[in-house]
Amino acid sequence: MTSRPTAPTSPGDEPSGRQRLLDVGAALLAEHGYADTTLRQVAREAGMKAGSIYYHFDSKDQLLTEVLRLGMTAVTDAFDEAVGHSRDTADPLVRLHAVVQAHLRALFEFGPYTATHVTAFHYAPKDVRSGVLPLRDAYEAKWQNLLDDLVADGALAATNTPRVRRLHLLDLMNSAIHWFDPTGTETIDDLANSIVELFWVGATNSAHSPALNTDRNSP
Amino acid sequence: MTSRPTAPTSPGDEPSGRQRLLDVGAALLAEHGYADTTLRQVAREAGMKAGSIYYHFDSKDQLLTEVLRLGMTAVTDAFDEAVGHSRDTADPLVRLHAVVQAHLRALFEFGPYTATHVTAFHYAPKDVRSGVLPLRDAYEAKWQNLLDDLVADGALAATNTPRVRRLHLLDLMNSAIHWFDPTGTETIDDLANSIVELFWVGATNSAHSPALNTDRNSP
DNA sequence: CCAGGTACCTAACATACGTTAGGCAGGCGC
DNA sequence: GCGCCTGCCTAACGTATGTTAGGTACCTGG
Repeated sequence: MTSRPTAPTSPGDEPSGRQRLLDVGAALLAEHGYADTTLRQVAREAGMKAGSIYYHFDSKDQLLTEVLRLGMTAVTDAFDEAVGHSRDTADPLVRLHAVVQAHLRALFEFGPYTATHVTAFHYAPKDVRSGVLPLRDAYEAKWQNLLDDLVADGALAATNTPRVRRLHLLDLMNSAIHWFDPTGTETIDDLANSIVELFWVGATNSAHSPALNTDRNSP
Repeated sequence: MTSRPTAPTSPGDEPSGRQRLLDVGAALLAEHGYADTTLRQVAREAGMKAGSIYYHFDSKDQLLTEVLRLGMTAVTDAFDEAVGHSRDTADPLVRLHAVVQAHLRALFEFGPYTATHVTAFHYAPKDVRSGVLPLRDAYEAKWQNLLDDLVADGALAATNTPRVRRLHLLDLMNSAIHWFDPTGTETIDDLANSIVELFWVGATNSAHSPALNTDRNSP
């Protein structure tokens, strides 16, 4: 058998064994990296023994590949939903802010699934990486298209290195996983504001920073 | 014995055994992370056997702690030198550019030593991290002071989250290690330009981006 | 010429890892 | 009531790791 699908736990009943393994695997993968995430520790924190993992997954690689997949699909869904909801918003700054916020929410609030992509992807075995790469590439392409559209609309300046600009923006968002604490005094919305403002007008005094409208329900 | 200092190899003669271990350790640490950097592989690529490492270092932790220390002191020295050289430059943008460039040069050109801080520091054992943390904190403080000075000079807008702004700038520089190839068509100077421009004026069309003067020898 | 330090090597140790084979209890269909 | 599938456990396998003890060749100072 190759895998063993289980419906994501409905709210109310406790997570199945497979789901617990994924949750614990995501947490450990994000916190300790690939090599230091051992099946014995995953099993222990999920309330079972190491050998039992092989009833649900073929291997460590397959379990953690699934974790990375879920993390990528989650942030992709969040992206799509934010784009859809803000599609008819005139102000391009507000649109960008909505999508940045969606990305950050997935990164910090969807368990540790999406966070594993920032912290553990690079050092995962090649087989694992190549199993998730298409999803990652597709997601990065979405961001590239979004930025290209902003250039086409005249909101962003044209650049001859659009890829570099996209990577800079993604780096700004993803790197925050190493230092931002969503339970602290600054909210995810504050973080989104600081990133969008920096990306939009920079940090200089000369450009007057526009008030970033946080309330996405305003007319 | 606790360590076994050796003078850094003078150009011309071949590196000592200890130096080779540090070089190889830095390369493997930057490329594969802490857990996947094994002493046997370090030894093999340095042309000796695993047990022999213990003539030069007390443990794996001590070897890799030393690698991280060297990486941090290298980028700190580069920072200080750039600040010193550009101290009497009037234009704050040019000063910032010089320091950003120095940081990126250390990151991409001083072997893989400095790069280990971006890729491997977070997942190193706590003892290793705490052994290098003072150096890291001191370096980050230098950046904070530099940005604070730019605010005091009126070049940067004031912010009530100066720490966040500093982290954003450092993230922009450090994250490039994951995708920038200094041997490609874009140079390190191009990368410095793109980062400084984004940090300075953002990516919008409204602010006209000033020509970043790359030639630091201009009057 | 020879004592001692330098710079390695060999061989093994305890431990931890991913993985596998086989077993066992409980629930469900027939 | 019996068979079967689900979901887990036990015990072990081979392999790899950090580390250590003891040895060996070479160079240098006296």
